[in-house]
Amino acid sequence: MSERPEQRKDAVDAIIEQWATVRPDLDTAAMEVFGRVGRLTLAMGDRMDKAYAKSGISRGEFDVLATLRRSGEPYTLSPRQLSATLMLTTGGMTGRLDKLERAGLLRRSPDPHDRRGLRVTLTDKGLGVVDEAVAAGLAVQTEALSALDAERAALLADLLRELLAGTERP
Amino acid sequence: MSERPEQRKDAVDAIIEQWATVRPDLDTAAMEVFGRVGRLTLAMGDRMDKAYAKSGISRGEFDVLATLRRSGEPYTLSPRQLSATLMLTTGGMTGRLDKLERAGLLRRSPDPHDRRGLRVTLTDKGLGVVDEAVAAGLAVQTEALSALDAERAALLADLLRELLAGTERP
DNA sequence: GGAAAGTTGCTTAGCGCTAAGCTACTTTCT
DNA sequence: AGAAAGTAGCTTAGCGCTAAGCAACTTTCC
Repeated sequence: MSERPEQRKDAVDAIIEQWATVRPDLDTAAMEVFGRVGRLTLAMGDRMDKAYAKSGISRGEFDVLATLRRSGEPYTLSPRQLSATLMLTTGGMTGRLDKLERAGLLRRSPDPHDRRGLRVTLTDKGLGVVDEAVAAGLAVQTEALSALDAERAALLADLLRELLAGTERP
Repeated sequence: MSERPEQRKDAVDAIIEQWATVRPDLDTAAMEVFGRVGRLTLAMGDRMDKAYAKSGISRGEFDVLATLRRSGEPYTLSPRQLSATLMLTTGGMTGRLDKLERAGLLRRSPDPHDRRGLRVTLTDKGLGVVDEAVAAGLAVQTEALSALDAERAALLADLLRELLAGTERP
């Protein structure tokens, strides 16, 4: 189908071939994309974990700190806003906040306007940690992406945006 | 940078803009790719779970059944082969096999040549379930991929293969 | 040939997430 | 205005995965 000269077979190609042998009736074209997307997520996840570990935090914890950092001064959000942004249940968020508060990277304080509510704020220490970690994480991603030249990388980003947009609101 | 007429902003674009505001020094180009890859994995994961749930199994359980199915007759592998293929620890595999055996989808039997070993075999019921589930899963993926025309989908698959290859052995 | 080291195999303890539950505020109806 | 229903907010119980541990076979060295 493609006139590309020679592209090395990868693990996904092997799986697709196996299916073609035992179930030749299946249309496995979509696996070519989503199989690789899944594997990329897995492989990069491992590397990101290691990058963040140098700052003493896990990936999930990084996500919390980064969300606060991105929100700008005064680096304050509610647990509800955090769990919504990270597509996490409030239960999972409670656990992460516990750990981060114990580590002194953020602080929980009551919301003055809503006696039910809480406000979560980055500490100075947390700010330092997240700034270090985000740089380390981006370095890992940038290194991995260097497998593609800039033009092909931009093309890939555009195709992914298009696919994601079509996927998120059908 | 791109001359593309108008591409709608997505969640990843928004995150990148936030970073540009608070940390304009960061090079966030790689996020354009890996941020979207991660979100795609998350979104498709949810849908695949629902597709497999119709056959009464989880995604992890599907992976086990599919690996056995793909291996061809007599649909038999060792727990070790399964955990290696699925990049899972043997502990995680024990739990999955327990559930699947209880559901009657596979059978554990002693290896006649190795008194330590075990052989895992798909039952007739398991074969039926996995054949139903793989079709349902592929339908979900194919539907999602239809956001791109065939040519762009193939291009995306090639770019991903290239990136993955460069990523997995650097 | 035997024994010790190494390899492969599988089941049990700790961590993190989802689901259920409880409290506090808000809104609406009379 | 008062009360009841609804909504938003957060901490506690069950499930699944990784890490540590124990058993059986194989290989290698003397």
